[in-house]
This record gives sequence, structure tokens and C-alpha cells, in this order.
Amino acid sequence: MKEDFMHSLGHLALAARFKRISDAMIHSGRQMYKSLGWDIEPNWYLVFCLLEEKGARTVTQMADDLGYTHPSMVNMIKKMQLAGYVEAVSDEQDGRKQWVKLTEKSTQHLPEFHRLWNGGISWAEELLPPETGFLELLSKLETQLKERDFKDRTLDRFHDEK
Amino acid sequence: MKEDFMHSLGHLALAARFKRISDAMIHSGRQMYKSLGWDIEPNWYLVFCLLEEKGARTVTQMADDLGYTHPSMVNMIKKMQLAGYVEAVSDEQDGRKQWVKLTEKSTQHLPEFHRLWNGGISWAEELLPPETGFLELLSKLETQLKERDFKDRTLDRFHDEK
DNA sequence: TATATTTGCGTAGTCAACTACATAAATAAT
DNA sequence: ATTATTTATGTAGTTGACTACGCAAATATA
Repeated sequence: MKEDFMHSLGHLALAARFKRISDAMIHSGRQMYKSLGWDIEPNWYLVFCLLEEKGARTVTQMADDLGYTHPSMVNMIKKMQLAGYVEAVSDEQDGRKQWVKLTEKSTQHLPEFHRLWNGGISWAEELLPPETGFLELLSKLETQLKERDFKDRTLDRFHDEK
Repeated sequence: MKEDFMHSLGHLALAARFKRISDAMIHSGRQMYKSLGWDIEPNWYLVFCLLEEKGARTVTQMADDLGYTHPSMVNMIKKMQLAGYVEAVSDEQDGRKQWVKLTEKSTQHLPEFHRLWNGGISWAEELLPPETGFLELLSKLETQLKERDFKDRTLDRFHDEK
């Protein structure tokens, strides 16, 4: 087993390790869908689950729900629409709004999709069970960063110790 | 406090949350350097620390040390070289190898850089102290994903439950 | 010794997030 | 009623990771 230099950096390398892990999982997820011959992409599950729970939703609402910027949402939805998984319907009162909703194709495939996703969930749950408190620590981190971002928190300490 | 839809997805949204956090920290880090008027970028600290510890290193070695692909390393080093923080010296025996090492500019600025990084570290250590086992859980996750990737682990479970 | 393979580095093109800007509809203000 | 602001969506360009490919030097094999 080779030692990992990033690990030796401890808390310093936190962001880089998060990125490395998420990149690896997302890339692996893409390969997974490809190997199954499914025409969906990593992260689309966020939209699928969101629309399953909340029904029709506008682009801006979805961006807000998921914590993405709206241009990211637009790109994602555009692709899902092209693949036939969602459709957009203009609001009758408000000409700006586009209500995005799942199509027939989605409702057909979602049970199978969920079976796959459950495979991933069960692995993650075994590795990081509730008693480890991992997800709560992640939430704490996210909450703190939302309240006052990494830059400001770091600069505070930097200037204090001057 | 608004509830976060991703949190409601539990272990399903793990990769997306890792990505969201790292993106936020990296972006915030970039703003931080800009606000200080420093001409360095997020993630360069990995190279700085690596070269401080190991001295001169080739591109391929560094990619291996840090777990990046070599083209990523090439891009990073190219920029650091342009900014004057590293220099590349050709190996005398082996004409392919480029030994990358820190410049005078680096040794001048690194003490100040470390003071800043320590600010970030102290925040992260307070939030995720050793007794939470957070870094160990992260390492466990990385180790498992390296042994057998996310796709294969998920597909195993998917096919087993058929 | 000639040829094939491996190794180190580099380039080109892809991808999903971002910021900044643009546009058009709805709403508020004068 | 006109004008200004806000809101919803869309477009363009940047970023840092990736894969795939190319090339030249070193090494192994025939």
C-alpha cells in the first residue's frame, strides 16, 4: 500500500481530497451508465428525485433547491430534455416561467434507476453508517461555509495572528 | 434556515455534496488570493508542500504523488512556472525528464503562504477534530474506491438483487 | 544491430461547474 | 402612463479536472 501525500497534509488538503473523490465517483458513474447502455448522466438523479418529490418545478426553483447556479441547471435540463426525460411547459400567466416536469419515459425507467442507485446507497451506508456521524459532519461543514465562506474564515485567522 | 434537498437524499447525494463543497472552497480560495493580491491559485499549495518536502521532482512523479493525471500536472506546473514559483531543469542523463523545483521567489514567499494556510487548517481542525474520525473515514472511502471503483461496487449490488 | 516496447512529457479536445452579461416579462415607483 | 427595477431564463467565455493521442528518448528483445 503506497502512502498518499495528500493524506500527510491532514486538514490542509481537505478541499483537494473532496474534489478528487467526487471527480472519481462522477467519472465512475458515467462509465457505469455507459456500460449499462443507459442514456443518463451522473447528477441527473438529483433532478429525477427532486421532480419525483415536488412535481413540476421551474429552472430557478430547481437551481435554488439543489444549490446550483441557474446556468448550470439550464445546461442540465437542456440535456435531459434532449434525452426525453423531462419536458418544459410555459406558464400561462407568467410568460417567463418554464415548468419542467418528468416525461412518460422517466416514469417508465425510474423504478429501474432507483434499483441501481440503491446499490450505491447500500455501499455508502455500510462504509459510513449513521453512528459515524459522517453526514452530520458534512452538513456542519456545509452550514458553516454557507454562513461565512472559506476565504473570510481563513483571512480572519490570518489577520488575527499578525 | 432553509432545508437542503440534497441532505434529504442521504447517502445518495454523497458525490454531489463532495463536489459542491470542494467547488465552493476552491472558488473561495481563488477570491482569497485575489483579495490579498497574491499571484497564486488554489491547489498550488499541493505542489509547494510536495516540493518543500521532497525537493526536485519530475512531472510524472508529482502526478503520481498527488493522484492527478500527468496532463493536469503539466498545466499546473506551466502556470506556476509562468508565475515564477517553479523552474524546470532537464535531466543530464535522461533527456525526457524535467526536474521541477522551487525558485527563490517561492522560498521567499512560502513562510507567509504557510501562515495563511494555517488559518484554514485551524478552522478545519476545530470543525473536524481528530476524535470525529472524519479524515479517517475519508481515507477509508478513498481506499475502497481505489481498490474497486464506485461503478463496480454499485453494479455488483445491482446485479445481485435482480 | 535493428526493432519493439516502455516511459516522460506535451497537446487537443471534452465536461460540468462557474461568472458576467443579455433579454424579455412582470412588477413597482414616479 | 411611463419609467425603473426585479425576476426568469438564456448565452458566452473561463476554469481545472479528465481521456485520447502524439512524439521522442530510453530500454528491452529479436
